[in-house]
Amino acid sequence: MMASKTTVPGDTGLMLWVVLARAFDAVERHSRASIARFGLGTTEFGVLEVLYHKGELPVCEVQRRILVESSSTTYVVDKLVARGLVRRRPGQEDRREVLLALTPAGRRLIARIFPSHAAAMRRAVSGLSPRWQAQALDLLRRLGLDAARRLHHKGDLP
Amino acid sequence: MMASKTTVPGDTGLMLWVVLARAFDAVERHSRASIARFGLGTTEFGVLEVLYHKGELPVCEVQRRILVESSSTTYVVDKLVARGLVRRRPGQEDRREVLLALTPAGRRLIARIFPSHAAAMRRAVSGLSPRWQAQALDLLRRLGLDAARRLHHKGDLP
DNA sequence: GAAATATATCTAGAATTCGAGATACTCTAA
DNA sequence: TTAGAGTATCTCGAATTCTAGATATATTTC
Repeated sequence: MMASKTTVPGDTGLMLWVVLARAFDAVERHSRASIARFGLGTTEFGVLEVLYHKGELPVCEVQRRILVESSSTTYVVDKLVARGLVRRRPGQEDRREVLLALTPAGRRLIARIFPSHAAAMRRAVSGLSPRWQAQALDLLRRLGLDAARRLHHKGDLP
Repeated sequence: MMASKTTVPGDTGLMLWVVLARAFDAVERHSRASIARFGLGTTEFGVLEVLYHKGELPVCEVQRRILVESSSTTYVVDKLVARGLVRRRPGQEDRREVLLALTPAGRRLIARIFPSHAAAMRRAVSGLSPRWQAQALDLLRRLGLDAARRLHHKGDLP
């Protein structure tokens, strides 16, 4: 027998996918745990964070950044609005849009918790020295951009 | 003003986390799309794949590899058993365990679809040359292992 | 060797996410 | 300008995943 099934040892591409998934999972657990301290879910935190750093944005813009489907975004925003952390406002130029922004309470909350969460995430990735972090950043950026590009072109599946 | 909030440009650690999440998301969409062609979900595929490559395993071992909680594993295995792709068998040495294995139908299915899925995943990460893939593999392995280690020690949260 | 602790699996119910489709609005081009 | 295509948001229902806790078995400790 020459090679096992269709995976040979040294199948770098396939191993990269597996290791990427594992690394993401491990780091994401840090994120979850850090955010859970404040009684928020990761997507709720994501919405607050993007509005905090970018200001008022249409729902679709927030959605792109938190990486979930549109119906899930509606669900999360509903909860944040119910808790008085975010407000909705009809779009002015494009009337299909709904603009989201933090309320004062939402701003106070995220301003209070973001620094601690950011610190937790810096620690979560501190297994690599800053030098290697920069290298990983570059590689992952290229990998992600190319994979995203391929998704649209999708002349890929046989 | 010196720096914006608590994120400064060049905050490599935090950016690494964001870029890791984006890269994972993009590549995972390829995985999902590839697997969906065969009418399977990603965790269902994960169970079939690990049993295909490792042979009979206790549920807890499968769980560790597919990165979901135990109750979700039960749920997915239930579905695969109902479809006649996997069978359960009480553990011999440790009677708490339940051993999982592919049925002949399950083996035929995964043997048929795995090669095509593997090829799709190799393409999904082909934005990096093999040389850079190997570099990314190494960095992500170190990153993931260290992050997982920190999760247990968890003297980390302030 | 019995109590305490740890592990493996499962149940039940809640929370989250997704997919399909509806509605409203915008843009393009004949 | 008007039909058609495209985009933004939301609704509804189903699928998936999680948390908490129950049960059974194994291991450790005294």
